[in-house]
Amino acid sequence: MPRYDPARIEPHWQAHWDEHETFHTGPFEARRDKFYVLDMFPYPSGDGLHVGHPEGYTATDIICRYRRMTGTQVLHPMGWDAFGLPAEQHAIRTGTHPRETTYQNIDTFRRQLKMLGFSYDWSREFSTTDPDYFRWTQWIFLQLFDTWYDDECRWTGPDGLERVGRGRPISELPIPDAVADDGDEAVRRYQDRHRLAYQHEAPVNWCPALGTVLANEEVIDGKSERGEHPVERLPLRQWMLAITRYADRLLDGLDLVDWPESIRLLQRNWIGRSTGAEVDFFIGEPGQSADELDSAYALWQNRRKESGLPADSGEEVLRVYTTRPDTLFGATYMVIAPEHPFVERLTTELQREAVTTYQSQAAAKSDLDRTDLAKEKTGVFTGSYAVNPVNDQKIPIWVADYVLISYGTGAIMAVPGQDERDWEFAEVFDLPIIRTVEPPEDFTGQAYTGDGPAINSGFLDGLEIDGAKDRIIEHLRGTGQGNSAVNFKLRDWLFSRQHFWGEPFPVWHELDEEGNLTGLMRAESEENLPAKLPENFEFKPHGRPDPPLEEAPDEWLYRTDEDGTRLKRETNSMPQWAGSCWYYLRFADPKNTDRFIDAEAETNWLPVDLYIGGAEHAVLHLLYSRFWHKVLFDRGYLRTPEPFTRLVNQGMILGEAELTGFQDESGEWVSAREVDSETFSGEKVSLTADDVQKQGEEFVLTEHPEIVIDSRAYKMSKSRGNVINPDDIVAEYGADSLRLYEMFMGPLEATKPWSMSGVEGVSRFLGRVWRMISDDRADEVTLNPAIADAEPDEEQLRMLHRTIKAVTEDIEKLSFNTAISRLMEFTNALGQADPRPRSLMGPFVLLLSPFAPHLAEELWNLLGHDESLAYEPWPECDESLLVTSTVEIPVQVNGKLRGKIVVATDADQETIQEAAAADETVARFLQDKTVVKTVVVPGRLVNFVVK
RNA sequence: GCGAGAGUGGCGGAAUUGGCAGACGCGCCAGAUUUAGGAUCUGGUUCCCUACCGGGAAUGGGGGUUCGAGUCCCCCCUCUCGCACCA
Repeated sequence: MPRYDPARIEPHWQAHWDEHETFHTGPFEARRDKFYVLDMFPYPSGDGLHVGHPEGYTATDIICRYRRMTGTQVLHPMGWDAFGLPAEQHAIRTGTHPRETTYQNIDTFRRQLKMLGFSYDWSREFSTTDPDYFRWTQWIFLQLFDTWYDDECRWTGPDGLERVGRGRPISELPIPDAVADDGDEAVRRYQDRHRLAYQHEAPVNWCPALGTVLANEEVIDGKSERGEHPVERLPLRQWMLAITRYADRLLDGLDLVDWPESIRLLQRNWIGRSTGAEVDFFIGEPGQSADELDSAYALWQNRRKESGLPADSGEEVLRVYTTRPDTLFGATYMVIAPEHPFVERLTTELQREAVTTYQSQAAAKSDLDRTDLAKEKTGVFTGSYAVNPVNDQKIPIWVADYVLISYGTGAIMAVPGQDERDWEFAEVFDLPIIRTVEPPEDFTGQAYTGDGPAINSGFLDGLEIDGAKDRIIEHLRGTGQGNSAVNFKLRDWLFSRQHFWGEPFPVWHELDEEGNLTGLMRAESEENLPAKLPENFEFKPHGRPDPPLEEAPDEWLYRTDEDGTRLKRETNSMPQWAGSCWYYLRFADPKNTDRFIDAEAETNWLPVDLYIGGAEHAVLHLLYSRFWHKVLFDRGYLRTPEPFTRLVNQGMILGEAELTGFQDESGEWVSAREVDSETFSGEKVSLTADDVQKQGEEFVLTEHPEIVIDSRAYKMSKSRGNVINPDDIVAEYGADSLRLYEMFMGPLEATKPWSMSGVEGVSRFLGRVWRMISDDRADEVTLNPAIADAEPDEEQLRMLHRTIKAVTEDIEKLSFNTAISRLMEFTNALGQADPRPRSLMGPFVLLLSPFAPHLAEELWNLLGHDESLAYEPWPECDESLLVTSTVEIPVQVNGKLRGKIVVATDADQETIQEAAAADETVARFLQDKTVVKTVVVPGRLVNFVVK
């Protein structure tokens, strides 16, 4: 009677685990191994869980449950990354405070996760929006604010590695005499410029119609993604974090971690380290004539020989960065970005109108438009010239938006002969092109970027690229006109948002008599943390790009300090990244009121041993976390140099595969080969497997085999209507089936389509497991009568131990799909055995338990155990039981399978060869042939090579 | 354009890392049981030829190395994901 009934079993065991605090992390024991398994911090959206969440979460849960059974102490926490824009926008629409929405959503998420039976230590749960948590987020910000990066500091960290470069307290920043002479305020401003957290005017995407500032990806073609309203770019005072100072450290750290090579490569490319040279091109005074420029240039060169290359390039030169200093003789013009500070001074009266127009056009474009490669190069001549320092040639300076202000120095030397972009530009504006690297004879392209000897390059002629680079840098350094340099694609991190629902900055701005910001700041003192958001404040869009908190009540916004200085709070808020940058630390010590994490807790639990989540965080989140971690490491608060030892990205789950046919306006079928499914304007017809058949590589209509149809799985999306809701799956099949299915679909890291009949498949398997052990025809839940204290036979025992071995190895490899198939094989082999030896059932249930914990607990109980199986020892494989006395091996003739023989496992080569030759079919193929060679691999195969 | 990953039955996917291609599941076919089943159990199921015994072909395509290649090497095609004027 009692059939497999997850709706009864699952809530029962979830309640049991809760009541018995089964998965609370016990006190740390130094003698035991530890394992910290972490899921990427979820944002509790109003939509609740989607099927992508349980994929990673089930994987980590399996590992945790398995590890506990092997005697490891496991830390497996869960919490909420709950600041963010959706709750704020919801609040603006409905008037509900974001806090309320957020905590409601968290309740939904928690309920859903508990429903799936994950073995989190819920006693460690927190949300980034909890004042107890963001207090420490703010505290860490203050550490960033208090830190400068000393490039030259050589030191040995607590990990025993020697490094160059360290974040140090700002009080230790050496102050140049010239600054010190200017007084306290100058010193403070000097320090502020060197802090890892500093302020900077940066353009934001301001959308007046929506009354909000948009992220870059929310702006398309200069219009808002939502509503297509115009977006303006305007500069706003912003907080920046100097992550670029840590670029080399972030790069080096990648060698210390066990991450997928693809992710490390992604981070390396993102950081984008390049080496080359900085070169100064003399530009003289504004409005100088050509002759004046020449004579001033000679004087300048003499001065530079004396002084060497200054750190600050000054007003009379245009400094460029290049990775190809060897091509300097081919620099026939220069280009500066439209935002370059020298545009104004370089533009001659004749060119002024054209340049200004060009600048404003460029300003209106979004970054995305500007980087559209398809378009032709644009630009304007400034009217001014610079002098090429190696050949004294005067070359024109242009303004063009293909040069980015944010990279290098915002100015380039253009070498069309060796650079495709410069070549393109030179062609459009008819600028001279000089090749400085000899292309191969058969080279037919335009710019030549490959290897070759230098030509047209004076003293560099004949040198290969690397040699020429060394030689020219030596020359530039000697003449004080340049030096080797390193550059990064990585930019400093724009760390402020003009939003309400985020962590407030614990910073005050000093005001002058008139109430204006002086630019000087005071950090909130640690004991005053957390700096909370204002209460009783209805934030509404106020129609200006500055933050909504500008309208906060005065008692929140202003304060007078002890020395009588009027202070105004920082009104920007931190971005969502902030909270997720360090949550993995807090989980090790979530209730600590004295420190963000206790040193001992860190030593005990960190680093995270296994971190699983989506690849969408491959770059930003992981880079930001690593950055914060390294700053805290430098400041002596952490002893681990990297936060996440092993990283795994789960693949995306797509919707169920769809078969689509296309019909034009007149209802005629159109072959999929002739249409673009995105833009197709006719009728898209959903088909079923019965309508189609496979023809070569494609699916075609059975009725019209000339019509190819489209067959593929799409990303789940509301608009496509192919979203699978985990709640529905649990309601129909149970949590164990959902967990098992998501693991059975395929490799964890692969993208894979959902299949409802696949869910039924694993659900049927769990039904078979249920019936293998329980009696589904009895009225009560009782053991299956076939279960007996019988001795298992040799084969059954071997089956069990083979399963133990395979499942164990597969879990270690995170190869859950194959582990499950092994469990299925066991069930297929023993599900009908009668008698069913009880001694085999227990270990099997334990093997199943990490995957389908509810069912396993229930069956374990049924097998007569009172305690949860969560801490039962993991079954061990007895290798001696795997050995068989005979083995079947294939026999090939010329590499083709011709027969199979059964021989003793320890049979020698000769015996095997004889047996193989004696096989009837094999003998037939050997007849009338000469055996040229015989390959015998004992236990594996025999191959006769004949002629 | 650059970078990374992947192409195996009708479908999802397995294959000691060079050794029986297609484990396991879905789907499909047949049978058993059942009042019935979209429940359960048993068997079959890569394709082609063959009544059977058998045989041939096959891991996106082409070439190569090897006794032996899904696996290694070279060329090409397709798909997915990143990056995208970074000088």
